Amino acid sequence: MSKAIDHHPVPTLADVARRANVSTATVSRCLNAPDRVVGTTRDRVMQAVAELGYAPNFVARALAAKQTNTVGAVIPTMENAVFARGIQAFQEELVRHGKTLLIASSAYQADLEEEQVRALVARGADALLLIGYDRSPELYDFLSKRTVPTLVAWSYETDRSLPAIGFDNRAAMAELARLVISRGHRHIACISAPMAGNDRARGRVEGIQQAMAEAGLSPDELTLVETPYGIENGEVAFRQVMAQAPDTQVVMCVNDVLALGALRAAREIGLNVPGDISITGFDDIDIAMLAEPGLTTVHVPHREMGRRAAGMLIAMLRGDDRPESVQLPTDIRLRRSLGSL
Amino acid sequence: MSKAIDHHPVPTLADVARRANVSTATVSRCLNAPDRVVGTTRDRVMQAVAELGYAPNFVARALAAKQTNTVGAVIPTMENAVFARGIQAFQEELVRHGKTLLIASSAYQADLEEEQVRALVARGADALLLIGYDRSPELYDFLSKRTVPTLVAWSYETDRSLPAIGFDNRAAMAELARLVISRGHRHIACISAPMAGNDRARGRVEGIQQAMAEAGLSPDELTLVETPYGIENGEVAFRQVMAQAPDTQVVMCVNDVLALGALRAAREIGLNVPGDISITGFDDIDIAMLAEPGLTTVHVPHREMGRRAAGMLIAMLRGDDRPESVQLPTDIRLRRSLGSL
DNA sequence: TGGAAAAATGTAAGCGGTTACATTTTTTCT
DNA sequence: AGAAAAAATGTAACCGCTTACATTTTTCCA
Repeated sequence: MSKAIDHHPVPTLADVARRANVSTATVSRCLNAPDRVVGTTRDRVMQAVAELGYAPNFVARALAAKQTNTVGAVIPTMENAVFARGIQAFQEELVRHGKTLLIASSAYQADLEEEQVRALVARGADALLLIGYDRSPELYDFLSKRTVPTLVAWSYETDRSLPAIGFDNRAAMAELARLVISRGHRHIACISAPMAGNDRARGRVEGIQQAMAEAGLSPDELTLVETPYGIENGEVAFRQVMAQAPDTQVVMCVNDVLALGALRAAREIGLNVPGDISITGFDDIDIAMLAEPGLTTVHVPHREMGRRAAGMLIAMLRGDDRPESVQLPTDIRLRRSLGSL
Repeated sequence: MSKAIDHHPVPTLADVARRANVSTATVSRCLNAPDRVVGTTRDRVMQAVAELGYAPNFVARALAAKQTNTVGAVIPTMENAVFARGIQAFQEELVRHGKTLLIASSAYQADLEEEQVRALVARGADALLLIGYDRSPELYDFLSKRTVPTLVAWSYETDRSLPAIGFDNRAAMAELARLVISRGHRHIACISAPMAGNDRARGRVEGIQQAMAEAGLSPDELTLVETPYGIENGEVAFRQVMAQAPDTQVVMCVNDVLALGALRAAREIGLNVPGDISITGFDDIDIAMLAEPGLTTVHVPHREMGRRAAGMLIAMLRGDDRPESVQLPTDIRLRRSLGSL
């Protein structure tokens, strides 16, 4: 490993060409379009490649070909199992198609997200996966100027200009709220993630309000507490809800993590779920089923979404300019945390 | 957006230079070493940059500078909250230092991991974060030939050539096993992830055996079932354990997810935890505390590990060739799932 | 004030590939 | 067998930036 003896200059295309006695163009062809080279030559080149242990320099290739075979994704956080799962599936599918995934996380901050998007584009991401629709017009402008194919996931709304794969957050939550109401609950509270810049959270809250309106309840009566993502935050928010509206009968949370926090807080306070109060979530992460009591929630096919998102993006990369948006079905998982009155 | 009118060629360094009436070298300096350029010139250049909306092409920069400011990480899977958390913290810290993180996952497959490592290196990763020590000598050779600074995380063993940040899986599990034994348990079973190529799982199992030996129990008496990662797999494994050794008093799982599966299976079978049987985990993921009963487990500071791993890697990038490995402390979280006999 | 040293800027050669176009070799067909 | 078409290969420009080195400008001081 001494520097002086270190004769391990990483072999380049030119080295291979020299060794195989062909031009660099031919080597390049062997690697990228083997059928454009006659068998005997190809064998010679491939042998040289093997002997030298040559591996193409990705960066140089990207610069020359103006194509990186890289897809970028900006997600709020990896710590949310929901994104972790979806992205995992997304990545697996991309790899199957020879694409590499670049992941960045925005920590739920709009400005950071914008920065990350620009960074990914600068790094040559051929396409982008973004979560939800909410972002500045400038960013959308930037994306269309650079003509980077972009897909939105985890949201689905008609009349949006960007193609998307996701579900109707509003409708899904409205359905759950209808079930809640049908079970006799009238005093409803909601623990939401911050809604600014988060159309998913907003949609879910609106879904509750919509169901309330349908049932003749005034949406204004909804006790609403916003809090950042996190179990602990869910706990705090639950206490806040109970302080604010002690007669609350059900707390609907916009995601399972907040709901789990609420569940924990309820237990600590000494409230029985679902005897004294009901709690619901959204996402159906693994633990929703394991919690005690089991958490009633909205099941979302995260893995499928990730997998299909990859397929759509690859289609877009192949020139399918504006693919059909895909709406995935969600369904309610009724478990013990939601009782009847 | 029509192709014909599309006069949005992405501006390049040369465009900026032309507009600011300087050479490309000066523009480059303005961007990378502003103090090497006099104020008036710099202002002119920066204005041109702003007017053109110029953003450096990362790929070209990387090729020319032979440096990508990118760190690669290969993790078994994002779906494991443990890695998701650690990597999230890792990334946050890298971003603070202007580095970008490239994540790939290997799905716990050695060959895929090797492939991903090579891919990351080809993409110009300046440094690498790898999980655990187990991998082929060829891969280690490759890494040292390419002189890519590499850090191992989630494991810590003395006498290893690669620097690491992690904890002593064996010792941590041995400590838990001692506690288990001290509470009267003698018929011990273990549900492990596949140990081949996974020094963490292996170390944990060995830890149990070590504690058994210390207590005068024969390590051979340990009922051992190996299964891939996943809650469902944990369930199946638990049933298998009970079929194989019906008098089992405690099932020690090498991670919380398997333990959660075991917990679920126990409930389904109608076994009371900890009345009829005890269960322990490892990692202390969020849900460990939320499960019913709370899961006794080994707490690991995943976020801190991620954050500090970033710091170490950055130090290595700055030339600190072989930094001191860091051993992080773990501690036992005793919860209801572990009873006494 | 003139000349050396220091600072600012410019020139141009890469970085390691891809690919349009030119050239050479092989195949095909009359 | 010989010309035209097709296939294989080579030549060299280019991708957008960095940087060693050269040149010009400014600063400093006797």
